[in-house]
Amino acid sequence: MVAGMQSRNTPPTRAGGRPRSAEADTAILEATRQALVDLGWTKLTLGDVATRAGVAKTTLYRRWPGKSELVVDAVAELFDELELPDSGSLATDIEGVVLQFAALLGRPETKTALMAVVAESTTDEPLRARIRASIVDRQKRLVLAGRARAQDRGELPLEPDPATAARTADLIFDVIAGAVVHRALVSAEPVDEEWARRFTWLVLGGLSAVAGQGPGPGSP
Amino acid sequence: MVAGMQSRNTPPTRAGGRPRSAEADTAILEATRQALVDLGWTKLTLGDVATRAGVAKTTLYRRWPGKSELVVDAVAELFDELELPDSGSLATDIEGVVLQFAALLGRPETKTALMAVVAESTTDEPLRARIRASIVDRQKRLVLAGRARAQDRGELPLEPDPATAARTADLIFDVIAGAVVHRALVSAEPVDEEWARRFTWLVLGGLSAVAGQGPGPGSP
DNA sequence: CGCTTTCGCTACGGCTCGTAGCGTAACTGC
DNA sequence: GCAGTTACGCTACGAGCCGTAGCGAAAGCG
Repeated sequence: MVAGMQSRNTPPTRAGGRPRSAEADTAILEATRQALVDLGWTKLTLGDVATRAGVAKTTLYRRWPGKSELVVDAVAELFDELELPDSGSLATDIEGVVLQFAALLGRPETKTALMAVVAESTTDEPLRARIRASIVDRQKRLVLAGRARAQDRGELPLEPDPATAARTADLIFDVIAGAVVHRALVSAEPVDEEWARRFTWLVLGGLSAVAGQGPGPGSP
Repeated sequence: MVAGMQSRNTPPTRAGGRPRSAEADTAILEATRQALVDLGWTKLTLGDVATRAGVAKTTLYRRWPGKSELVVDAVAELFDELELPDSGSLATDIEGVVLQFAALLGRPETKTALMAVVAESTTDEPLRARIRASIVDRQKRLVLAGRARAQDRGELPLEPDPATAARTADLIFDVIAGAVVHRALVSAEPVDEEWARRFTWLVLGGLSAVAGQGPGPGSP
């Protein structure tokens, strides 16, 4: 289920020779995540990761240009575990994905790594492309799937113009992901069911709806 | 207009002696911002900042615990320049603040610093408190002022329960700030008037409104 | 069995960190 | 004015990490 990842790290030249150890790859990525938990982003060193993974430091540098790229690959695997639960309505679909995303951001390795690599990427264009390809763009599937389902149910109108539809999907993605990240990491307050419900209410009905009369505590 | 900042850095004991140079303080913060522009977060070193500011490295360590705290103070001043334009309607108020915020995030020093210190703060609780006090909570004034104006105009209903009202303000803040940050720094696509208009439309009217019929290109 | 590539290991120069120690400068209170 | 107190500039230092080079051995391929 988490296959097809090796495409992120292809040797520069293809030829016969000793193949790269796939066990080393998984051991390194797992060691990276564990080091993130124990040390956090800044105190994480590649030498330490190599020791934890049981490989030589030089092996790390043969496969990844540096710390940022390694961490991106290590956390990207976690994001692929997100899935859209078909809960029957657009509102509960959004709530479900928000809570899943929040749970992911609650893990210490994700928490400390995500913002750090994004910060790095503001002065490192190749890294930014790697983040988009490995994490951001892959998760837009959730927005597209949720909209398609909602349209099938008749909860959302069809958007005939594909360009406009794409812009809308990007907008929704930035709003949902951005709000959850900001709530969890900047405001550092819990993303619980209560918050998810009010947030979903805002996204669906707009500001006047949420400011006037929010959904009751037991809204279906 | 940017006064009252020295309260962020108070000497541990108050007594007679040589006072701290206020010129050094401003020179250090300005040098920090310039170093962020030239080097970005990771390559910024305190030794380099000291040289740029024309002070000794030890002076820096006497005033700030480390790089993170220094950078927080340096960029916090920039955020205080944000203001809510009284444009006559809630929609244009939001659009104005979104564009101001986006312009701030477009500056290289803000761009590279903000995410980095937030990442740091996930494993450094005192730093997180400093960010909240110096940046985040200070900017909630924009949300509170905007809501008050909208309520005066009759665009938003009054919220009698103060606890609910506070939660709503927090929600709005996370949504607006989070979406703009995500669009600007993660998706790395422009936050222009077009996007601000569509985003505002979503916040005010909800998803069905923005997916159905967005505001025309010349909506007043 | 040669060719190719990876692996583990060691070692290295270079850089940054954060602190200590010193003499000097600036300001306060007696 | 003079002693006390604090900040300042400067130098120096051990420690740690970076990223690379060089080596011999291992693991596949034709």
